[in-house]
Amino acid sequence: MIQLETRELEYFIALADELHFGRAAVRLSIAQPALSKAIRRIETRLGVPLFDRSSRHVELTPAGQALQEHGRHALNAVSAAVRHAQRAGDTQAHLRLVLKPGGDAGLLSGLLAAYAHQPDARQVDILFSGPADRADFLRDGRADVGLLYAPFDDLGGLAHETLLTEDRVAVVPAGHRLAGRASVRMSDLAGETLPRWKGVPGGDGTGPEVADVVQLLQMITVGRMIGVLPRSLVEPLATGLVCVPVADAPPSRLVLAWVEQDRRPLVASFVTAALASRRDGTRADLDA
Amino acid sequence: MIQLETRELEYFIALADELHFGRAAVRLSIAQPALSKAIRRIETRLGVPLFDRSSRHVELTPAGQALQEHGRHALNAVSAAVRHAQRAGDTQAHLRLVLKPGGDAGLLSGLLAAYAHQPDARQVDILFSGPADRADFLRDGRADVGLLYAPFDDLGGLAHETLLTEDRVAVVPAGHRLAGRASVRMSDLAGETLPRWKGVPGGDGTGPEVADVVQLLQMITVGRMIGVLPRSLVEPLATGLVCVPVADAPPSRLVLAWVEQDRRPLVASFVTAALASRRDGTRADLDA
DNA sequence: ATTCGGCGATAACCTGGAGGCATGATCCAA
DNA sequence: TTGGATCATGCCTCCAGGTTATCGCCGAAT
Repeated sequence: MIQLETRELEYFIALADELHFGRAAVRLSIAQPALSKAIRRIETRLGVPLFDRSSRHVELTPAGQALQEHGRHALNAVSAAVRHAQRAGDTQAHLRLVLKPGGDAGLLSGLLAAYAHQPDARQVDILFSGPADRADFLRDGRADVGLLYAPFDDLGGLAHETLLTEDRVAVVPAGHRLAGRASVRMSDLAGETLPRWKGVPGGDGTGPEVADVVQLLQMITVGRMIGVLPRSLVEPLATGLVCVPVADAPPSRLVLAWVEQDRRPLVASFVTAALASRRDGTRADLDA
Repeated sequence: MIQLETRELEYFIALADELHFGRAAVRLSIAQPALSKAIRRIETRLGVPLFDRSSRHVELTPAGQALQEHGRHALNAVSAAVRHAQRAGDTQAHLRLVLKPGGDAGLLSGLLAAYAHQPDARQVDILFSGPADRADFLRDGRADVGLLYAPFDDLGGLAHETLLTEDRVAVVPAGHRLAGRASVRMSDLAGETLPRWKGVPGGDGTGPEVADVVQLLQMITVGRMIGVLPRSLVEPLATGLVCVPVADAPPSRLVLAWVEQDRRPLVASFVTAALASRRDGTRADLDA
């Protein structure tokens, strides 16, 4: 089987990104001729040209495009494997919890307090992720557990326990036609401008792109759009905004998620503590 | 970022499989001391011991187990990337169609005939897969298009077009209590022995394991179990067997599937031909 | 037209480390 | 104790992959 060393793949990806031998070489901290030779070596080994190049221009061939796409995944897989191994070997490791800023529905301190009571509790590192990639943090081993929202986040390959179920509310500016309603239905929202979430391809919104809830609330305040969110994400409610329950939106669940095959006591212990704190309601909060 | 060369990962996986330096070295075609040193090198680089070893015994540490699991995926990803690149570079490449033996519902010759009429038709290689991994053939680039059965095969990451929708039939031996029925319902099958499919973890059956349809039909003939299958998979019907439509089983669809992001003309052309032949019914068959 | 500058390829050389061989160290079983 | 199986170590070789210097090509500028 013809193979490709990790190093070579890194060189290739760098050049495929830069499309410039000099810059790619700098980025890789090697000299330019080394990169030239490495690329030529790869092309010879695979028996396929990866770049069309003249002294003025470098561009990817179809084969190069294919390798760029799949090679990136392969490199990520290698990195993830290394991370997993290092982590599994470190018995003193901290527990890493990933969540979206503000995405804890006020449960975080209770969770941490409950976990701290576990006999095998470790230090907890809180990681904040972008809007939509918390699941990836879990899958590639950058975090051990995460707070995700079902049914928004992709839970494929993850196990999870529901911490909180809540209805969803439409957030509208104070003067909005729906502001006075006790509740609305999805059909009432037809014609409204909804946000597109940055980095989330499959959104239903058609309006301007927003990166986070704070941005969204701002846009709503100035009347550029409205939003539909789990209630906890918008509380406490800013002045000038009103939220109205959406009767027929499927309820949103805040879930504690982890990689399905991950049977480490580290994870099990946190899950146990989280479930216990859920049953205790706010007691753990008062404890702390 | 600490990395691991593909070669080193291969060495590690070989040893993790064999748990014996001598045998692993033979398998890798290197001398045993080279492997010893390579493994030690890896452990030093990662900062984690991967094997507990004495002169009598070799076993994986938790870190080693993690690396074995994820490292295998990483290696597969690298191989897949290489395959994809080589394939994309070969403009003369054959089109590779994967299907289960007998899993074409008689459409294969029509499909091939229709495709042969395409202006950019290539030679077609037919690959036969095991019972449940045709989707993997597509995902890792070993095949370009495949005939799968919905809702049995996992279509995640794949695009598909339905070629044929058919009901499902219960296959029973001639003397069976249900053999005379014009149709049955799922509830009528309670208490019957259903097969477990080899290599398919999530089956509903509890009986002996079978590897393919032929084996299954044999088991049914001798009265050891019954089966529920798409009708086309059991036709022409062997003597001694009877099939009875199952009224409330969701219908089965034979679909033509390919990797969702794969936009190569090679694939598009075949899909176009397949859809055309579907509209023409059996005309293409008569043509050929 | 000519020159200049940017860029990739080539040439020549150097070196670290991967792998081979021989042998040592260890451990279990007679 | 001895022997054999098994992993580790020491030492040597060799080449893959790095470096610097330089060439050749081509488009842009004067």
